[in-house]
Amino acid sequence: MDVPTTRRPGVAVPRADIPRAKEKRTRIQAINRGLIVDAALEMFSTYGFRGTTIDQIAERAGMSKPNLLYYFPKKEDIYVTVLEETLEEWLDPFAALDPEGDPIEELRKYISIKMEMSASRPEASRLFANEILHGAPMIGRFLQTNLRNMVHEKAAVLRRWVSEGRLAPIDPYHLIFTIWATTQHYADFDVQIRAVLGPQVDQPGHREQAAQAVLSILLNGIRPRG
Amino acid sequence: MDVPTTRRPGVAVPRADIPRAKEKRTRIQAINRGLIVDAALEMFSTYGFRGTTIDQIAERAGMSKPNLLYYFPKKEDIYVTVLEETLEEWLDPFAALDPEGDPIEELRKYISIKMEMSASRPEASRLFANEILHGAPMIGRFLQTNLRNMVHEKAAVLRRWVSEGRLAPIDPYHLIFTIWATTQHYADFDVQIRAVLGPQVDQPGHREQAAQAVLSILLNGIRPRG
DNA sequence: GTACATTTTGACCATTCAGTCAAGTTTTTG
DNA sequence: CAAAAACTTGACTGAATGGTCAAAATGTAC
Repeated sequence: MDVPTTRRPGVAVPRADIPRAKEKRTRIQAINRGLIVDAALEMFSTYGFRGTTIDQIAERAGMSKPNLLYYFPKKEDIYVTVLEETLEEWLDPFAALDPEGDPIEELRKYISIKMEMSASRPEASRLFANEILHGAPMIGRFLQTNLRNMVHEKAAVLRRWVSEGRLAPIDPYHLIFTIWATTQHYADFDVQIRAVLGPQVDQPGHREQAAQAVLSILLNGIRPRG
Repeated sequence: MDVPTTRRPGVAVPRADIPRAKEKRTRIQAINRGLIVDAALEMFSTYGFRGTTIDQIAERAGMSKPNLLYYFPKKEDIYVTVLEETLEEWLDPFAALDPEGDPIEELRKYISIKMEMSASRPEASRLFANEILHGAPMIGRFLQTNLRNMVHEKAAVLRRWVSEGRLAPIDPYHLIFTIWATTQHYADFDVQIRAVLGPQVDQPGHREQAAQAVLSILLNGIRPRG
């Protein structure tokens, strides 16, 4: 006996296939994907992948769970999309390091921008930190290819600057790691910083003060000068 | 009708109550709690609280789930215990910063020890990072009291050193954050560092090289020195 | 405006997983 | 060595949650 179904085999059922690429997007698709991705970034960055439920994202995005699943068939799909869209933005300033610029000035600009980003979009940093912390199951490949190449490229520039005597003799890779560590710490460990410093972190000048302190340490070091 | 049970109400059933404090522990209790905590640290630090199942911990600890639940009635109990035991160890070197020592030498020692810890016990760092990243739901109170006080205390020392001209004029809090950020980055973002640097991170001299680079940057800064 | 494609949803299913329980086994104690 | 205490476990349960589905509602193109 056949399974009772209205579907006849061989007859193609018209089924809305959500386009993966950015082209061919309906107006509604563009809107709803946006809502979902925004909601998902918020949730994933706060509770992690496992700690976030589809229902939560759907509610925050203002739609039903099946409706959300219509746009992103798997929970993982949302996560990967959010991660991809965030990564690019996050690495932009790094790519913008100008090999022809003044070393100290370029690094000062880079550190400043990263501090600014940590303050204005901490979710992006946290999402990324969480993924790495858990072994980068989704973006491992990206790290080993794109990021790796980009870092090698920039490290070469830094090394040249060092050899030209325009930078202190520092291993370029560890310099990059140190900058990342320091700047992103202000987003990732915000709760801890808040616990220590109290409400003053919301005061107007605090962001600038933090950026200034970090710049001072990284550029000039801890030793007394003058 | 009564529910068929052999338990008679009012009759106290002898039930083994696991002592929460460290005293009064059976030999078996000491062993098994140790096995559980070790296994849990491993799992929680890798997969987070939500990403870890009791079964996984039990299997890694070599016992059945109900048996594990006999020692730690709730999943949260294991997590909190691991966190507490780890936190103390993790903050030890910070507490050991000697107000009477030489500033640069003290900081050099502190940074070196933290780098060493990140390399030898990355799980501890990751467990902690994960907890903070998710808003410190369990140790929020600890951060706002113990940690806060400790940081204030050490910040006062740093500030004195600055006023004595034995340290560059830096905000002491941000100096502390910068040191934490940089050193713990090597544990928390190990996967990323590995992706960029490749297998050389397992080479003998790598740890020392990393520590040297971080010390150089933090102590002397990026600017070229005469 | 009508036919077709797209979007939306309530009801449902299967799995995973924290936690329970009662009955057993082992260890300790007097 | 016998009784009590401590320890261990297989078999469950209930709630949470990722994902399905068929049908209804809405939007779009001609």
